Amino acid sequence: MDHKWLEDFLVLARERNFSKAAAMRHVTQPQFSRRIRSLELWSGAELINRAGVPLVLTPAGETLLAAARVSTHALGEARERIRRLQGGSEWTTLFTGRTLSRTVVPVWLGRLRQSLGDVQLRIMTGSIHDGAIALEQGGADFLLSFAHPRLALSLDEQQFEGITLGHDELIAVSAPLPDGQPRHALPGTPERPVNALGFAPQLALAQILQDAHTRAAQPLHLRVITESDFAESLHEQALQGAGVAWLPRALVAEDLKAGRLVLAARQPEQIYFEVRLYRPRQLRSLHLEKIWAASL
Amino acid sequence: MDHKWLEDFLVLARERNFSKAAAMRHVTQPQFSRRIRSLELWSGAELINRAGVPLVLTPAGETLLAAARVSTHALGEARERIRRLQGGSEWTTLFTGRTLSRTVVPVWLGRLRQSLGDVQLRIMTGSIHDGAIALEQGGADFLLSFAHPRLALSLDEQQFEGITLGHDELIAVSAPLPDGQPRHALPGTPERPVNALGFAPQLALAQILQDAHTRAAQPLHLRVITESDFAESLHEQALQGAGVAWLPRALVAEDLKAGRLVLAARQPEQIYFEVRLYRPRQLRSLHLEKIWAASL
DNA sequence: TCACACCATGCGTGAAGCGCATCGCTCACC
DNA sequence: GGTGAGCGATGCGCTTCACGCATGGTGTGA
Repeated sequence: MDHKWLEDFLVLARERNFSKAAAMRHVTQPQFSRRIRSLELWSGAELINRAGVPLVLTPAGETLLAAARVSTHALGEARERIRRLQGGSEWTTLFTGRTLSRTVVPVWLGRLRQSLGDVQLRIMTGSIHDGAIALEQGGADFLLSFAHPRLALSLDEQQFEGITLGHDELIAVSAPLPDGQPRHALPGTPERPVNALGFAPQLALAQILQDAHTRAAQPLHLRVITESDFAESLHEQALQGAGVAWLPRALVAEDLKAGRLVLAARQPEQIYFEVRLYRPRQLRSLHLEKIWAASL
Repeated sequence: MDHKWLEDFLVLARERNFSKAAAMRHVTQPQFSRRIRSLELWSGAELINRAGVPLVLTPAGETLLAAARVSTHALGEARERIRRLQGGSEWTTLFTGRTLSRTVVPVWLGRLRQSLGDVQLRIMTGSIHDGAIALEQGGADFLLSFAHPRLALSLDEQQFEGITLGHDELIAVSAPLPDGQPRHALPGTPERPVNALGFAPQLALAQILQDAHTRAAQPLHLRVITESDFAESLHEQALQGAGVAWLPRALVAEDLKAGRLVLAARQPEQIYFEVRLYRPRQLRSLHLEKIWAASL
């Protein structure tokens, strides 16, 4: 019996809707449905009467609901206390993506250390969904992620708050030819598409970029020759002249200045995005409050 | 987080010995070790100080121990109550093996129905380890299994009791030749080994048989041509003359009488085993008491 | 010093969880 | 009454990870 199932069940009991609950738990509806099914199998009874709308808990479901609350609360409490036991050294955990960990995090951390002195930070990287789960379950104190209308970061507004730490834009860059013109120039033609270096679709940047492309004024003709789940590797390949890559300006500012990279389009698009820091609204510790205040 | 981990941790906290606790939880020591490790990773702290002997819980471990007790108790209680909710119809769950479900169970059930009238029985089949877990966790009311010194059925004597329902023996049988002699006659020779139909090693019968072979007076020369985890399929193949099979007498008594099978050895070995019924000592319901009393 | 008890780790295998695509059912609205 | 939209269940292929086995490393007692 996975404890996840109980948390799923708690959400479902509140929402009384599989699809909504599934979204809140960051899984697909089919998988959520199967988890509830597993829980029913484990408990040996049908927990939910799916006939009516909205659906309703069976007596067995009510019984388990009470126990699930007790169990989840006890474990959450214990974990919190253990965190505090361990946290005597005031370690702070930040969940973020790999690109941000290279660009925004050092800047943010520099500001923090300037105002707060020594801050012990543990950085965890992973997908935006992993980050949401870590934040929800107390596995991380802060979540730093890209923010964009296209990105559905399904954090409960009631429980979590976010501030914008900064913003940037994705710009299409390419290595230059000897004459300074881009070696790979946008927009390309159907006959001669431009070699492109793309983000793996699970990345937040990929979704932002995808959105921009569908809204683009002029159509682009691309041939994606590399796809990577790590922006740095695309950066490296762009430097070597492999193709055009859309990268955060902060990541390539130096290279643009030095002429190692140039803009790949005459009229560059604005692919604006923000970087936001999230935290639970519930007060956790004075130390975390200080960090938050210093970030504002 | 798997709830199993918490139960593991409870046992470990009591036993203060990984190997012993692992045996009690019916897993290997390495896997048990990894489960505790997973729990430590989840809780974010070292739970156990492995340095000393016997090992000792860390403060974090003590914290989690209390929560694990609460959580496990709440869920166990809820499951029990759900069982009773469902159990209004007085369903009884029996865990057993597939072979026993074909041989002993019908007889036992016949006796029960003679003395108690209608008994609603849900039969679950699986390995002996699965059965032990089901019995321990309340997933089954009774466990019916083979009993033999070689079989380590690690049920806690304090919590569970067993009675012998019957006994039987494994006998080596073969389809006959037209003259009535066994088509596959034991013991065979090194040059001409006897075709044998064997049990898959995870089966209880395989272990009993293995034990008997190592103690055998005369060495056997076998060539295992089929291995199955289902005795019935070996039975079927024996009937078709594929080889010699060691099967419970109850399963082949009819065939022996009708001459469809004959004994494969001149001096058949006695491979005796018992069939035992186990239950939790704790009183569960009057209905289950009646069934137990009627089985004695 | 050796041997044993005990927990950790590497490895190959098989089961289970996962997302995607799709189906079947119910209910509301035209 | 037909039609479409919302909602939960199911089939499928893939990947991950939990498992047992074999072995390694360390501390304790003879």
